[in-house]
Amino acid sequence: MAEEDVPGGEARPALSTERVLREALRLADEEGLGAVSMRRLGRELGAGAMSLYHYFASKEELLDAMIDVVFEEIELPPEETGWQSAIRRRAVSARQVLARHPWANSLMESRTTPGSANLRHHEAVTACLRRAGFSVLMATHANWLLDSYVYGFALQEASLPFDTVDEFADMAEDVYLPQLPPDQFPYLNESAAALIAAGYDPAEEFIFGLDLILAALEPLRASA
Amino acid sequence: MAEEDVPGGEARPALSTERVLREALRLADEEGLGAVSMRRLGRELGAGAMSLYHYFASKEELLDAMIDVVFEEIELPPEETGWQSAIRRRAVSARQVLARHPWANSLMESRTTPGSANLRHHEAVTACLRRAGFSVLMATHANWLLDSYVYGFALQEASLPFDTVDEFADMAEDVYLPQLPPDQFPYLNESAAALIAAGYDPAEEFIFGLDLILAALEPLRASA
DNA sequence: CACGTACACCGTACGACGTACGCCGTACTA
DNA sequence: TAGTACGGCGTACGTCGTACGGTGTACGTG
Repeated sequence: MAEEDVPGGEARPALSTERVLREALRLADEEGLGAVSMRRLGRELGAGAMSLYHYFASKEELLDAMIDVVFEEIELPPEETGWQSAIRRRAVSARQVLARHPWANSLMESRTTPGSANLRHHEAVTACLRRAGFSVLMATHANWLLDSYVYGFALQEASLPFDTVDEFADMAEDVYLPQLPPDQFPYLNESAAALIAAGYDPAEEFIFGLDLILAALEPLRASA
Repeated sequence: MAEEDVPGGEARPALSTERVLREALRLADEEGLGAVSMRRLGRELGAGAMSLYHYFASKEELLDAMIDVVFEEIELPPEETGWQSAIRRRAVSARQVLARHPWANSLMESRTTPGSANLRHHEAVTACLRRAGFSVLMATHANWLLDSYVYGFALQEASLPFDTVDEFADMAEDVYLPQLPPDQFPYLNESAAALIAAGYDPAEEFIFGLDLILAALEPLRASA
């Protein structure tokens, strides 16, 4: 039943791979991955659940497509700058994107075949490193190291129950500290108290490790 | 209906928190997290699904308990060695454990409240770092960095579709290389070919990044 | 001994889920 | 006008977590 242009009708736009994908992303972002069910997705699009199977052979395939869209949002390393700032930009962008789509973290584990956007990124990063003088092996090491850090950071960040510094300060004082009695966790207690007092902001944490890694990689270039 | 000691009976041992938990871990390890359903778990224990709710208030609670068992398996940093080798041992152990229980990666994201084993680890690592001369802030940085690397590495490792070097060599040549045409992915193609030729083993990858991070942290100790 | 209570366990039912299967209008081609 | 392809959907099956209300056994108390 095609959607005819009935003058008084609701004129729901026709389904399409694009539209299904966009709606799935919106749902995941706003209500979490759990809200993305075929029935719900269909309802949201004014269609039946089974209609979606004309555009994606299975839910798995839909999830793969969603992941690849996320990777497309990540900035490629710019070519005109030095290798460190290029890689830094990409890493910072990746973290931002993964923080915006926390559900993507949990999906990455189960996807075995990398999507095309993922491949493009690996190619661009490898190109950047190789041109900077890293050997094939060293570039591979750097890739693993950088990606591990970015994904791991995003994973930890996603499990934090707060979004802003103020929320963190509140939670830390009211929830975390009481869970850390000084006799049982002297060091954690000390750390928590000191960090709260100093106005610690976990959002700035990412750049520390990233720059440490970049600096440590620098002397490993052949042309350094 | 308690399990009486009927001589000819099947004499199924009584349920217990411990037994339920063990069985859930076995199922997750052997058949993946998807196999862990209350019905299946009950059947596996010779009981009904609802019986499990006497030991865990919900499936969420069971999953939390499973995660904490995984963290218990991780070696604490030994106290008698230098900070680097102590932290290295813990990191290597963590990676091994997470590789043994790949399902744990995907769970960590959604758990907001850390389990007791998790807390014990953070305390021990922080203690090790503080005693080595790191400031509170620096120890926090190091904690984030190290954990990000370990979790991120485990996450990437879990999505690799092979387990041994030989499997990798086979897959790389038959599956990966064909996906990387030289005109589209010149650098990735070069890397893949070179790594295969050199007998690259991804299992050794972990220690490279770990030692790089440890070495880069060394000069940040106050008493260095 | 009888009786009440607590505990461990379970059967059934409800509303979700992914998706196999087959049907039905519409639109276009011959 | 008949045939065919396509987009879309209704129904049904087997799964899931779990709320609710049982039922039997064990044990403390009279």
